[in-house]
Amino acid sequence: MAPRAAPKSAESSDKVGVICRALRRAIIEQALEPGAKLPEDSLGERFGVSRTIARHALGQLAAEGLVELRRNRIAVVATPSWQEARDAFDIRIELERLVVRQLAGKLTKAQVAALNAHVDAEDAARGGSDAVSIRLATEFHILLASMTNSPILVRYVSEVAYRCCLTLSLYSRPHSSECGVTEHRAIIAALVKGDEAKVMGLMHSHLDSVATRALVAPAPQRGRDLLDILAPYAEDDGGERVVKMAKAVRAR
Amino acid sequence: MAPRAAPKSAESSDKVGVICRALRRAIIEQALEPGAKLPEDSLGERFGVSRTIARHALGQLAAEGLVELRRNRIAVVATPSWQEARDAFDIRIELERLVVRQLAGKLTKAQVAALNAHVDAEDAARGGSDAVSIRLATEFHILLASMTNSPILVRYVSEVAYRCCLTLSLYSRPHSSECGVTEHRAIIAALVKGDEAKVMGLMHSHLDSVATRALVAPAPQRGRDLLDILAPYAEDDGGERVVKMAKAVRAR
DNA sequence: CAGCGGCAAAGTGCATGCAATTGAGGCGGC
DNA sequence: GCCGCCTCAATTGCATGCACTTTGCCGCTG
Repeated sequence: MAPRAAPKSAESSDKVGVICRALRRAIIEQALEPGAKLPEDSLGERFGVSRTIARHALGQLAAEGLVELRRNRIAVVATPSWQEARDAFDIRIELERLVVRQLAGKLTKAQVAALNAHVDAEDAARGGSDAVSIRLATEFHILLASMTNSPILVRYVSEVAYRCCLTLSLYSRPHSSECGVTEHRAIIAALVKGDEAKVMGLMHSHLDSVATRALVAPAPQRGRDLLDILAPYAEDDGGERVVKMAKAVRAR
Repeated sequence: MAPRAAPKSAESSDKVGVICRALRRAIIEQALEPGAKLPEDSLGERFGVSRTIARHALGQLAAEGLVELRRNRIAVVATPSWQEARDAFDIRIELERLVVRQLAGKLTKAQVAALNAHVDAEDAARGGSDAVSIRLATEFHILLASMTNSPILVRYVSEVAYRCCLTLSLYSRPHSSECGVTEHRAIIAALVKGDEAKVMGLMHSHLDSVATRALVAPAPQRGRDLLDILAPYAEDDGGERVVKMAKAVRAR
């Protein structure tokens, strides 16, 4: 919450950083659905800056994979394919296993308290909107990562967690509720106990269950983006062959 | 080489992309040492574009961790701390284990051929400059990652591999030569054989050996940046205590 | 009535200009 | 002689302007 001294890398220039954070949050809370348009000047107007800055922010977000930038076209909130969603979760699992491995048995009392407080907040938000509880669940993982004191790891876990958040809004059922608060508590307990293998397994199954519960199936129709639906049909020249076969049949 | 249709995410606008790629390459080949200044207008002039574009490119590179951006100051090539270097390698190990796990036994003949060709190129470059062989070794890993067809994984592996490259130039001995070409060949062989566990272990030990061979020690003096040398002494108040002890001794 | 060509609005790509901040060198005071 | 201050060149922060591209609409034609 405190105005962290120096984020050190990009988006430090604040004007850009503010927009990035706002957009990120809007995206993961699904205020901006995948495919939503993000014209530079509307953004600039909304945030009281020029297009230059809005553009820069979009660039950063695109680098994180939350936004898609196509030349001469309006930027849109990314619409990851189902496969990309699954890939993101796979990467996330490995990364977060690394996090808990580094953290097992090394948490200070203050850190444990912070984690518990966060999970309490998650519990409290149970009744509220789905978007908020998803965000809180995601932030739990980021909080965990930030305790490793490894800026790189924090960055990657954050990014991939945001991406997963984004995909959840695309492919998950209306709500999967109960986003594993009890599992979060179990992870904290295992971390305190310091059992590396146990906590790695816990994290693995936690994320894996979220992934499989959420990414229900190749999602035949849920991708609201035409491009997405068409993707499998654009396979190199496989389409060609089918077309030819169809023609042959017709000619017969 | 071909003007790839659509890199799909950021840096697609080409002018920006060209600068990014050039800078990246210059950095990993150590033409630009860590700490080297990157003023926007020199860059713009050099590449025949305006500051706006150069600035945007620097933003992207900063997001990748290759460049450090400080408000109102000239951008510089990043100077990762020793700890960050180690963290990067740890992440890289996990990510690349994932790569080979996904690839084991699934490579097409063409892919195997491409890999072999690349390793041959590495072999051929043995006599040449260190920078080139380091770059080739890095590109082998990126080539491998690109075969997973997971854009996210490719991006992360690339980024972290570049970062590792960067740290090698900071902390490794003059040259560790023999960057494990034989190990690369062994990995290919194991991939073809399809032995997941074997190839994961191989990749792990390969990267780990590179890391430990390169990151020789907390590198007492090699960090040419004053800030870096001073970093360990800025530890909270630990420094204070030492100073007090020193004073006490002197006072005696 | 379907298809096609062109026109205008919207939006991005990029350069340039001006204000603000920083770092360095010179100058005066101690 | 050394230290602090002040001024100025260098450099970034940001907004605006112009050119080009895309898109959606409208009327024309067959």
